Amino acid sequence: MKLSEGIEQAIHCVTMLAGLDEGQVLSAAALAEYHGVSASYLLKHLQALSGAGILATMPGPKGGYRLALAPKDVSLLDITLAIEGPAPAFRCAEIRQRGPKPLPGRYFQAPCGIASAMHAAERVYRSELAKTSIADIVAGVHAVDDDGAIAGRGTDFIACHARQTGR
Amino acid sequence: MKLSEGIEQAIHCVTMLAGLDEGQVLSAAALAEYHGVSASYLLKHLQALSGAGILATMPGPKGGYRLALAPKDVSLLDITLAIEGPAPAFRCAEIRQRGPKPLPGRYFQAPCGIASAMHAAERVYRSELAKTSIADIVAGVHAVDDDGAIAGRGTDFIACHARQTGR
DNA sequence: GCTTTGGTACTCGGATATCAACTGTCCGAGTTTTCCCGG
DNA sequence: CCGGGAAAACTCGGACAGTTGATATCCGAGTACCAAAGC
Repeated sequence: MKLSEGIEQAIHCVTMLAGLDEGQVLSAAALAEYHGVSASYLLKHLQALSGAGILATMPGPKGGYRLALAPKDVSLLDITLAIEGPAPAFRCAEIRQRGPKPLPGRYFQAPCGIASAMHAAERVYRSELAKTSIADIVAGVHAVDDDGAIAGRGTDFIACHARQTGR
Repeated sequence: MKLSEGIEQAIHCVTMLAGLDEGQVLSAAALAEYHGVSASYLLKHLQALSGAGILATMPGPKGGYRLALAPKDVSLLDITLAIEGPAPAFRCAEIRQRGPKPLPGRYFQAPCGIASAMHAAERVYRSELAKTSIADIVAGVHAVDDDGAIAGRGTDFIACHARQTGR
Protein backbone atom coordinates (compact mmCIF):
# COMPACT_ATOMS: atom_id res chain seq x y z
CA MET A 1 0.00 0.00 0.00
CA LYS A 2 2.55 2.51 -1.12
CA LEU A 3 1.51 5.26 -3.47
CA SER A 4 4.00 6.23 -6.13
CA GLU A 5 5.85 9.43 -5.41
CA GLY A 6 5.32 10.36 -9.04
CA ILE A 7 1.70 11.06 -8.17
CA GLU A 8 2.68 14.01 -6.05
CA GLN A 9 4.96 15.38 -8.74
CA ALA A 10 2.29 14.96 -11.38
CA ILE A 11 -0.32 16.82 -9.37
CA HIS A 12 2.05 19.66 -8.63
CA CYS A 13 2.92 19.93 -12.31
CA VAL A 14 -0.70 19.98 -13.40
CA THR A 15 -1.40 22.62 -10.78
CA MET A 16 1.41 24.75 -12.14
CA LEU A 17 0.29 24.30 -15.73
CA ALA A 18 -3.12 25.54 -14.63
CA GLY A 19 -1.48 28.91 -14.03
CA LEU A 20 -0.43 29.35 -17.63
CA ASP A 21 -2.15 31.85 -19.89
CA GLU A 22 -3.81 30.83 -23.11
CA GLY A 23 -1.29 29.67 -25.70
CA GLN A 24 1.58 29.23 -23.26
CA VAL A 25 3.46 26.01 -22.72
CA LEU A 26 6.11 24.87 -20.25
CA SER A 27 8.81 22.32 -21.01
CA ALA A 28 9.31 19.20 -18.93
CA ALA A 29 12.78 20.41 -18.04
CA ALA A 30 11.37 23.64 -16.62
CA LEU A 31 8.75 21.78 -14.59
CA ALA A 32 11.40 19.46 -13.21
CA GLU A 33 13.69 22.33 -12.30
CA TYR A 34 10.95 24.27 -10.56
CA HIS A 35 10.01 21.28 -8.43
CA GLY A 36 13.56 20.07 -7.91
CA VAL A 37 12.99 16.57 -9.23
CA SER A 38 14.52 14.35 -11.88
CA ALA A 39 13.57 15.55 -15.34
CA SER A 40 13.75 12.13 -16.94
CA TYR A 41 11.56 10.58 -14.34
CA LEU A 42 9.04 13.38 -14.40
CA LEU A 43 8.88 13.04 -18.15
CA LYS A 44 7.62 9.53 -17.74
CA HIS A 45 4.61 10.73 -15.77
CA LEU A 46 3.97 13.68 -18.03
CA GLN A 47 3.74 11.24 -20.89
CA ALA A 48 1.20 9.23 -18.98
CA LEU A 49 -0.85 12.36 -18.36
CA SER A 50 -0.56 13.25 -22.01
CA GLY A 51 -1.71 9.80 -23.03
CA ALA A 52 -4.69 10.12 -20.72
CA GLY A 53 -5.73 13.33 -22.43
CA ILE A 54 -5.09 15.52 -19.40
CA LEU A 55 -2.13 17.34 -20.92
CA ALA A 56 -1.42 18.39 -24.50
CA THR A 57 2.06 18.52 -25.97
CA MET A 58 3.78 20.83 -28.41
CA PRO A 59 6.84 19.25 -30.05
CA GLY A 60 9.92 20.98 -31.31
CA PRO A 61 11.79 23.99 -29.98
CA LYS A 62 9.58 26.32 -27.99
CA GLY A 63 7.42 23.30 -27.35
CA GLY A 64 6.25 21.93 -24.03
CA TYR A 65 3.19 20.91 -22.09
CA ARG A 66 -0.07 22.64 -21.40
CA LEU A 67 -3.41 21.59 -19.94
CA ALA A 68 -5.78 19.93 -22.39
CA LEU A 69 -8.81 20.53 -20.17
CA ALA A 70 -10.11 23.25 -17.91
CA PRO A 71 -8.68 23.03 -14.36
CA LYS A 72 -12.12 22.40 -12.94
CA ASP A 73 -12.50 19.38 -15.21
CA VAL A 74 -9.35 17.65 -14.01
CA SER A 75 -9.75 15.80 -10.72
CA LEU A 76 -7.13 14.24 -8.52
CA LEU A 77 -8.65 10.90 -9.43
CA ASP A 78 -8.02 11.50 -13.11
CA ILE A 79 -4.36 12.14 -12.43
CA THR A 80 -4.03 9.21 -10.07
CA LEU A 81 -5.59 6.80 -12.54
CA ALA A 82 -3.40 8.11 -15.33
CA ILE A 83 -0.24 7.46 -13.31
CA GLU A 84 -1.08 4.33 -11.35
CA GLY A 85 -3.34 2.69 -13.86
CA PRO A 86 -6.99 1.79 -13.46
CA ALA A 87 -6.45 -1.55 -11.70
CA PRO A 88 -7.86 -1.61 -8.17
CA ALA A 89 -5.36 -1.90 -5.34
CA PHE A 90 -7.08 -4.93 -3.89
CA ARG A 91 -7.33 -7.92 -6.17
CA CYS A 92 -9.24 -10.96 -5.07
CA ALA A 93 -7.22 -14.11 -5.74
CA GLU A 94 -10.29 -16.23 -4.97
CA ILE A 95 -8.44 -18.18 -2.35
CA ARG A 96 -11.83 -19.25 -1.02
CA GLN A 97 -11.93 -21.64 -3.99
CA ARG A 98 -8.50 -23.08 -3.35
CA GLY A 99 -7.36 -25.66 -0.86
CA PRO A 100 -8.60 -29.21 -0.33
CA LYS A 101 -12.08 -30.44 -1.21
CA PRO A 102 -13.09 -27.44 -3.31
CA LEU A 103 -16.76 -26.83 -3.85
CA PRO A 104 -18.27 -26.65 -7.35
CA GLY A 105 -17.95 -23.28 -9.00
CA ARG A 106 -21.67 -22.58 -8.83
CA TYR A 107 -21.29 -21.84 -5.13
CA PHE A 108 -19.04 -18.90 -5.91
CA GLN A 109 -21.16 -16.94 -8.31
CA ALA A 110 -21.72 -14.31 -5.66
CA PRO A 111 -18.59 -12.20 -5.29
CA CYS A 112 -16.44 -12.78 -2.25
CA GLY A 113 -17.71 -10.66 0.63
CA ILE A 114 -14.20 -9.68 1.57
CA ALA A 115 -13.42 -8.47 -1.92
CA SER A 116 -16.71 -6.61 -2.02
CA ALA A 117 -15.93 -4.76 1.18
CA MET A 118 -12.42 -3.87 0.06
CA HIS A 119 -13.65 -2.70 -3.31
CA ALA A 120 -16.39 -0.66 -1.68
CA ALA A 121 -13.79 1.14 0.39
CA GLU A 122 -11.74 1.78 -2.71
CA ARG A 123 -14.79 3.15 -4.49
CA VAL A 124 -15.31 5.62 -1.67
CA TYR A 125 -11.64 6.55 -1.84
CA ARG A 126 -11.81 7.25 -5.53
CA SER A 127 -15.06 9.10 -5.18
CA GLU A 128 -13.42 11.39 -2.66
CA LEU A 129 -10.52 12.04 -4.99
CA ALA A 130 -12.93 12.77 -7.81
CA LYS A 131 -14.51 15.51 -5.73
CA THR A 132 -11.35 17.60 -5.70
CA SER A 133 -10.34 19.30 -8.93
CA ILE A 134 -7.20 21.17 -9.82
CA ALA A 135 -9.24 24.35 -9.66
CA ASP A 136 -9.99 23.56 -6.03
CA ILE A 137 -6.31 23.02 -5.33
CA VAL A 138 -5.42 26.36 -6.88
CA ALA A 139 -8.13 28.07 -4.88
CA GLY A 140 -6.84 26.41 -1.73
CA VAL A 141 -3.34 27.74 -2.28
CA HIS A 142 -4.64 31.27 -2.79
CA ALA A 143 -6.72 31.04 0.35
CA VAL A 144 -3.67 30.63 2.61
CA ASP A 145 -1.38 32.82 0.50
CA ASP A 146 -1.96 36.13 2.23
CA ASP A 147 0.72 38.27 0.61
CA GLY A 148 0.76 36.34 -2.65
CA ALA A 149 4.34 35.13 -2.20
CA ILE A 150 3.64 31.52 -3.07
CA ALA A 151 1.66 32.34 -6.20
CA GLY A 152 4.23 35.02 -7.02
CA ARG A 153 7.06 32.54 -7.09
CA GLY A 154 5.10 30.45 -9.58
CA THR A 155 4.18 33.35 -11.85
CA ASP A 156 7.73 34.64 -11.78
CA PHE A 157 9.01 31.29 -12.89
CA ILE A 158 6.38 31.11 -15.60
CA ALA A 159 7.31 34.56 -16.82
CA CYS A 160 10.89 33.40 -17.21
CA HIS A 161 10.36 29.96 -18.71
CA ALA A 162 6.99 29.84 -20.45
CA ARG A 163 6.92 29.92 -24.22
CA GLN A 164 4.28 31.51 -26.32
CA THR A 165 3.02 29.24 -29.04
CA GLY A 166 0.73 29.81 -31.97
CA ARG A 167 -1.58 27.39 -30.22
CA MET B 1 -0.86 1.48 -5.47
CA LYS B 2 -0.75 -2.23 -5.04
CA LEU B 3 -2.20 -3.81 -1.94
CA SER B 4 -0.28 -6.75 -0.51
CA GLU B 5 -1.80 -10.10 -1.32
CA GLY B 6 -1.16 -11.09 2.27
CA ILE B 7 -4.03 -8.83 3.26
CA GLU B 8 -6.51 -11.11 1.57
CA GLN B 9 -5.01 -14.19 3.19
CA ALA B 10 -5.01 -12.55 6.59
CA ILE B 11 -8.67 -11.56 6.38
CA HIS B 12 -9.69 -15.03 5.25
CA CYS B 13 -7.77 -16.57 8.12
CA VAL B 14 -9.30 -14.26 10.70
CA THR B 15 -12.73 -15.04 9.27
CA MET B 16 -12.07 -18.72 9.63
CA LEU B 17 -10.78 -18.37 13.17
CA ALA B 18 -14.01 -16.58 13.98
CA GLY B 19 -15.76 -19.91 13.40
CA LEU B 20 -13.88 -21.66 16.16
CA ASP B 21 -15.56 -22.62 19.41
CA GLU B 22 -14.33 -21.40 22.75
CA GLY B 23 -10.97 -22.91 23.65
CA GLN B 24 -10.18 -24.14 20.17
CA VAL B 25 -7.11 -23.17 18.19
CA LEU B 26 -5.95 -23.77 14.63
CA SER B 27 -2.33 -24.10 13.58
CA ALA B 28 -0.77 -21.92 10.90
CA ALA B 29 -0.12 -25.02 8.82
CA ALA B 30 -3.81 -25.91 8.86
CA LEU B 31 -4.85 -22.39 7.89
CA ALA B 32 -2.38 -22.41 5.02
CA GLU B 33 -3.53 -25.79 3.80
CA TYR B 34 -7.18 -24.81 3.90
CA HIS B 35 -6.56 -21.70 1.84
CA GLY B 36 -3.98 -23.28 -0.44
CA VAL B 37 -1.23 -20.77 0.27
CA SER B 38 2.36 -20.88 1.44
CA ALA B 39 2.53 -21.72 5.14
CA SER B 40 5.77 -19.87 5.74
CA TYR B 41 4.49 -16.71 4.16
CA LEU B 42 1.16 -16.85 5.91
CA LEU B 43 2.99 -17.27 9.19
CA LYS B 44 4.57 -13.88 8.68
CA HIS B 45 1.20 -12.21 8.54
CA LEU B 46 -0.24 -14.22 11.39
CA GLN B 47 2.64 -12.97 13.51
CA ALA B 48 1.79 -9.43 12.55
CA LEU B 49 -1.81 -9.99 13.55
CA SER B 50 -0.66 -11.55 16.79
CA GLY B 51 1.61 -8.61 17.47
CA ALA B 52 -1.29 -6.24 16.87
CA GLY B 53 -3.38 -8.03 19.47
CA ILE B 54 -5.91 -9.37 16.99
CA LEU B 55 -4.88 -12.99 17.36
CA ALA B 56 -3.65 -14.92 20.36
CA THR B 57 -1.17 -17.76 20.14
CA MET B 58 -0.78 -21.03 21.97
CA PRO B 59 2.75 -22.43 21.74
CA GLY B 60 3.79 -26.04 21.80
CA PRO B 61 2.11 -29.14 20.40
CA LYS B 62 -1.63 -28.78 20.07
CA GLY B 63 -0.95 -25.08 19.90
CA GLY B 64 -2.08 -22.62 17.27
CA TYR B 65 -3.93 -19.39 16.73
CA ARG B 66 -7.26 -18.11 17.91
CA LEU B 67 -9.00 -14.76 17.94
CA ALA B 68 -8.04 -12.47 20.79
CA LEU B 69 -11.15 -10.30 20.33
CA ALA B 70 -14.80 -10.79 19.49
CA PRO B 71 -15.40 -10.92 15.71
CA LYS B 72 -17.51 -7.79 15.89
CA ASP B 73 -14.58 -5.91 17.42
CA VAL B 74 -12.17 -6.72 14.61
CA SER B 75 -12.55 -4.51 11.56
CA LEU B 76 -10.99 -4.85 8.15
CA LEU B 77 -9.07 -1.69 8.95
CA ASP B 78 -7.51 -3.29 12.01
CA ILE B 79 -6.25 -6.16 9.90
CA THR B 80 -5.04 -3.93 7.10
CA LEU B 81 -3.11 -1.69 9.46
CA ALA B 82 -1.58 -4.70 11.18
CA ILE B 83 -0.29 -6.07 7.88
CA GLU B 84 0.57 -2.94 5.91
CA GLY B 85 1.60 -0.75 8.77
CA PRO B 86 0.03 2.52 9.90
CA ALA B 87 1.89 4.75 7.42
CA PRO B 88 -0.41 6.48 4.96
CA ALA B 89 -0.09 5.49 1.30
CA PHE B 90 0.47 9.06 0.20
CA ARG B 91 3.47 10.80 1.67
CA CYS B 92 4.06 14.44 0.97
CA ALA B 93 7.69 15.05 0.02
CA GLU B 94 7.15 18.79 0.30
CA ILE B 95 8.37 19.36 -3.22
CA ARG B 96 6.69 22.75 -3.07
CA GLN B 97 9.63 23.83 -0.91
CA ARG B 98 12.25 22.51 -3.30
CA GLY B 99 13.58 23.98 -6.50
CA PRO B 100 15.16 27.37 -7.11
CA LYS B 101 14.53 30.47 -5.04
CA PRO B 102 12.78 28.72 -2.17
CA LEU B 103 10.60 30.79 0.10
CA PRO B 104 11.18 30.98 3.85
CA GLY B 105 9.71 28.15 5.84
CA ARG B 106 7.10 30.32 7.48
CA TYR B 107 5.12 30.32 4.24
CA PHE B 108 4.63 26.57 4.48
CA GLN B 109 3.17 26.23 7.93
CA ALA B 110 -0.19 25.40 6.40
CA PRO B 111 -0.14 21.82 5.10
CA CYS B 112 0.10 21.35 1.37
CA GLY B 113 -3.38 21.36 -0.13
CA ILE B 114 -2.56 18.42 -2.34
CA ALA B 115 -1.41 16.35 0.60
CA SER B 116 -4.50 17.37 2.55
CA ALA B 117 -6.80 16.22 -0.22
CA MET B 118 -4.99 12.91 -0.64
CA HIS B 119 -4.99 12.29 3.09
CA ALA B 120 -8.66 13.16 3.29
CA ALA B 121 -9.43 10.52 0.70
CA GLU B 122 -7.35 8.04 2.62
CA ARG B 123 -9.20 8.87 5.82
CA VAL B 124 -12.49 8.15 4.09
CA TYR B 125 -11.05 4.90 2.77
CA ARG B 126 -10.00 3.79 6.22
CA SER B 127 -13.23 4.90 7.73
CA GLU B 128 -15.07 2.70 5.26
CA LEU B 129 -12.90 -0.26 6.13
CA ALA B 130 -13.48 0.38 9.81
CA LYS B 131 -17.21 0.04 9.28
CA THR B 132 -16.95 -3.60 8.26
CA SER B 133 -16.16 -6.11 10.97
CA ILE B 134 -15.33 -9.77 10.72
CA ALA B 135 -18.76 -10.47 12.15
CA ASP B 136 -20.24 -8.66 9.14
CA ILE B 137 -18.14 -10.75 6.77
CA VAL B 138 -19.30 -13.95 8.43
CA ALA B 139 -22.90 -12.81 8.25
CA GLY B 140 -22.46 -11.97 4.59
CA VAL B 141 -21.20 -15.42 3.78
CA HIS B 142 -24.16 -17.02 5.53
CA ALA B 143 -26.57 -14.75 3.67
CA VAL B 144 -25.64 -16.18 0.27
CA ASP B 145 -24.97 -19.69 1.53
CA ASP B 146 -28.40 -21.19 0.98
CA ASP B 147 -27.68 -24.86 1.62
CA GLY B 148 -24.83 -24.23 4.03
CA ALA B 149 -22.23 -25.84 1.80
CA ILE B 150 -19.67 -23.07 2.14
CA ALA B 151 -19.96 -22.87 5.90
CA GLY B 152 -20.07 -26.66 6.00
CA ARG B 153 -16.71 -27.00 4.31
CA GLY B 154 -15.23 -24.70 6.93
CA THR B 155 -16.76 -26.45 9.90
CA ASP B 156 -15.75 -29.85 8.52
CA PHE B 157 -12.16 -28.69 8.24
CA ILE B 158 -12.29 -27.25 11.73
CA ALA B 159 -13.67 -30.50 13.07
CA CYS B 160 -10.71 -32.33 11.58
CA HIS B 161 -7.89 -29.93 12.42
CA ALA B 162 -8.89 -27.81 15.40
CA ARG B 163 -7.29 -28.55 18.72
CA GLN B 164 -8.94 -28.24 22.09
CA THR B 165 -6.82 -26.37 24.54
CA GLY B 166 -7.17 -25.74 28.22
CA ARG B 167 -7.72 -22.11 27.25
C1' DG C 1 0.47 -48.12 41.03
C1' DC C 2 2.00 -43.26 41.43
C1' DT C 3 5.27 -39.63 40.84
C1' DT C 4 9.06 -37.57 38.75
C1' DT C 5 12.12 -36.58 35.15
C1' DG C 6 14.08 -36.56 30.88
C1' DG C 7 13.35 -36.61 26.02
C1' DT C 8 10.83 -35.58 22.03
C1' DA C 9 8.03 -33.55 18.78
C1' DC C 10 5.44 -29.93 17.58
C1' DT C 11 4.46 -25.04 17.72
C1' DC C 12 5.54 -20.06 16.90
C1' DG C 13 9.20 -16.40 16.14
C1' DG C 14 12.70 -14.03 13.66
C1' DA C 15 16.50 -13.79 10.28
C1' DT C 16 17.55 -14.89 5.43
C1' DA C 17 17.28 -15.37 -0.23
C1' DT C 18 14.38 -14.34 -4.49
C1' DC C 19 11.37 -11.58 -7.33
C1' DA C 20 8.68 -7.67 -8.94
C1' DA C 21 7.69 -2.89 -9.01
C1' DC C 22 9.04 1.80 -8.41
C1' DT C 23 12.84 5.01 -9.27
C1' DG C 24 16.14 6.99 -12.18
C1' DT C 25 18.58 7.32 -16.73
C1' DC C 26 19.67 6.99 -21.48
C1' DC C 27 19.22 7.36 -26.55
C1' DG C 28 16.13 7.81 -30.76
C1' DA C 29 12.05 9.97 -33.69
C1' DG C 30 9.85 14.21 -34.85
C1' DT C 31 9.17 19.05 -35.52
C1' DT C 32 10.03 23.86 -35.44
C1' DT C 33 13.25 27.30 -35.90
C1' DT C 34 16.87 29.56 -38.11
C1' DC C 35 20.46 30.51 -40.99
C1' DC C 36 22.19 30.68 -45.60
C1' DC C 37 21.94 30.92 -50.44
C1' DG C 38 19.83 32.15 -54.68
C1' DG C 39 16.84 35.05 -57.27
C1' DC D 1 15.52 42.96 -50.41
C1' DC D 2 12.71 38.66 -50.36
C1' DG D 3 11.69 33.67 -50.74
C1' DG D 4 12.98 28.88 -50.51
C1' DG D 5 15.52 25.11 -48.71
C1' DA D 6 18.48 22.54 -45.90
C1' DA D 7 20.71 21.95 -41.62
C1' DA D 8 20.52 22.16 -36.75
C1' DA D 9 18.86 22.19 -32.23
C1' DC D 10 15.48 21.42 -29.08
C1' DT D 11 11.34 18.95 -27.91
C1' DC D 12 8.76 14.65 -26.60
C1' DG D 13 8.57 9.41 -26.82
C1' DG D 14 9.90 4.84 -25.61
C1' DA D 15 13.53 1.38 -24.21
C1' DC D 16 17.22 0.33 -20.57
C1' DA D 17 19.74 -0.24 -15.44
C1' DG D 18 19.59 0.46 -10.06
C1' DT D 19 17.27 0.26 -5.65
C1' DT D 20 13.53 -0.50 -2.35
C1' DG D 21 9.71 -3.23 -0.80
C1' DA D 22 6.81 -7.48 -1.29
C1' DT D 23 7.13 -12.65 -1.75
C1' DA D 24 8.78 -17.02 -0.40
C1' DT D 25 11.76 -19.81 2.59
C1' DC D 26 14.59 -21.64 6.18
C1' DC D 27 16.41 -22.46 10.80
C1' DG D 28 16.26 -21.51 15.87
C1' DA D 29 13.80 -20.75 20.65
C1' DG D 30 10.22 -22.31 23.50
C1' DT D 31 6.64 -25.28 25.38
C1' DA D 32 3.37 -29.03 26.12
C1' DC D 33 3.04 -33.82 25.78
C1' DC D 34 4.62 -38.48 26.53
C1' DA D 35 7.17 -42.24 27.92
C1' DA D 36 10.09 -44.44 30.90
C1' DA D 37 12.37 -45.01 35.12
C1' DG D 38 12.40 -44.75 40.06
C1' DC D 39 9.92 -44.92 44.46
